Amino acid sequence: MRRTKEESEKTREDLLNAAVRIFSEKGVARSTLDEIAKAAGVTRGAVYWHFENKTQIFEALHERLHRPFVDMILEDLEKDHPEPMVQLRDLCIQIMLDIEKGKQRQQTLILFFMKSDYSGDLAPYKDKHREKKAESMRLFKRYIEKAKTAGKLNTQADPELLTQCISCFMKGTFLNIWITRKALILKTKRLN
Amino acid sequence: MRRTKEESEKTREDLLNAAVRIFSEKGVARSTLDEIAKAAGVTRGAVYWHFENKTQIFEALHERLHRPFVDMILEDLEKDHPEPMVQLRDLCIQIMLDIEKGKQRQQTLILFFMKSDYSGDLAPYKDKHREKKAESMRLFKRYIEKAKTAGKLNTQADPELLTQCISCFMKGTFLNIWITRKALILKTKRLN
DNA sequence: CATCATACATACATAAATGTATGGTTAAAC
DNA sequence: GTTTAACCATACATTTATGTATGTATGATG
Repeated sequence: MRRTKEESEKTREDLLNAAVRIFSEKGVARSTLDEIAKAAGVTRGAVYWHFENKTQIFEALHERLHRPFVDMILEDLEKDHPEPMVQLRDLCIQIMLDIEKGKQRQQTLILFFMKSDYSGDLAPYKDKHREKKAESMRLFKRYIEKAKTAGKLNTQADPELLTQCISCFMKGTFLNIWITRKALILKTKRLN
Repeated sequence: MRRTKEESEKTREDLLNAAVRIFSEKGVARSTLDEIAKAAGVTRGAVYWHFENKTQIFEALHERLHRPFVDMILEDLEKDHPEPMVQLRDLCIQIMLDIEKGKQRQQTLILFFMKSDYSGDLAPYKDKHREKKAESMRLFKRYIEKAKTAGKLNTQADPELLTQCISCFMKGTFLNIWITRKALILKTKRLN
C-alpha cells in the first residue's frame, strides 16, 4: 500500500518516537528493530526503508534533540538584557522547565545523557556529539563574557571555569532527576 | 587442571577486572561472556562456574565499588574535626583524587554512572543501587548537620538541599571528566 | 592411596536479531 | 492511462550469544 508523501514522513516520525520509547525502556543495545517497528505500527521493512540501521536511528534522534536547544539559546543571545547573569539564570531555568514539560524531549535527553554508552557501533558518534556539546558550551560562555565586559562580574572571574561549573551543576541535576525520579522544585528566587 | 583455592579466587578477580575493561569498552549489553573470559585468560566455563550470568558479574562489580567508599566516609566521620564543612570539602577532594589515581575504580565508577542504563535484565538492580546511593547521601548530610549544630553554618541552611547540590555538582563533574576526557585540575585553595 | 568434589574446558542445542532479497500495492509523473 | 518508482510487508539465510550438558584433570580429604 503505497502511502502519500506526508504519510511517509509521518511513519518516519512515528518510528523516531517509538525508538525513543523503546531505547529508554530497554537501552539502545537491547532494543530490536522489530520492537521499534511494531511500536510504530509498521514492520521492519519500513525501518530499513527510512534508516540504514539502528545506529542511524540513534543519530537522527540526536539531531532532532540538539537543534531546538541551539536555536533557543541563539535567539535568546540576541536580546539585549541589562543583567546577562540574570539572563543566563533565567535561561537555565527555562531549559529545566522545558524539559520538565516535554516528555518526549525529556526522554530523549535522558537517553543521551544516561543511556548512551557510545560503545560498539555507537563509538564513532562520541566525538561528533561531543563537538555539538562543546558548541552549546561556547554559547553559554558568551553570557558570562557579556556580563564581564559590561562590568557586572568580578574581573578575576574565569568565564571558562564558570561555564564548566554551570554545566556540571546542570548535568548533575539531570542525573539526580533520573536517579530519584522526583521532579526538582526550582526555587526561582531572585539572585540579589 | 584443578586449581588451588587461591588460584581460583584470583581467576574470579581476573574475571571481574576483565569485565570492567570489556564493559567500559563495549557497554554491558554488547559485551559477551566469551570476550570477558578470553580477556581474563580463561574460557566461558570459568565464567559460569563463578557467576550465574552476566547480570551477576554486573552486581558483583557494584558491590566491589561501593563498599570502600562507604567505609572511607564512615571512618572519616569518626574524626572530630573543628570545621565540618572544611572536612567535607577535604573529603570531596580526597574522593576526586582517589578516583583520579585508581584507574580500575575510575572505570568502574564511570561504568555505573554513565554506561549502565539499568534496562532489561539490569532493571531489578536499579532500586537496589539507588538505595545504596541514598545511604552515602545520608552520610554526606551528616557532615552538614554536624556543622549546623556546631553553629558553623547559617541557621536557615537546609542540609537536605545542600547535600543534593553537592551531589549534583560532583556528579556533573564526573560527567564532564568522562566527556572531555581531560582530568580536572582541582584547585585546592582554602575556602576563607 | 583411593575417592570425591572442585575448577575449569569443550561441545552442542536453542534462540534471537540482523541484513537482504523479493514481492506487492498504490501514489505520482508523463 | 500507462509506467515508474516510492513505500512498505514478507520470507529466508546467516550470524551470534546464551545456557547447559558433559568431559576431565587435579587438589583436597579421609
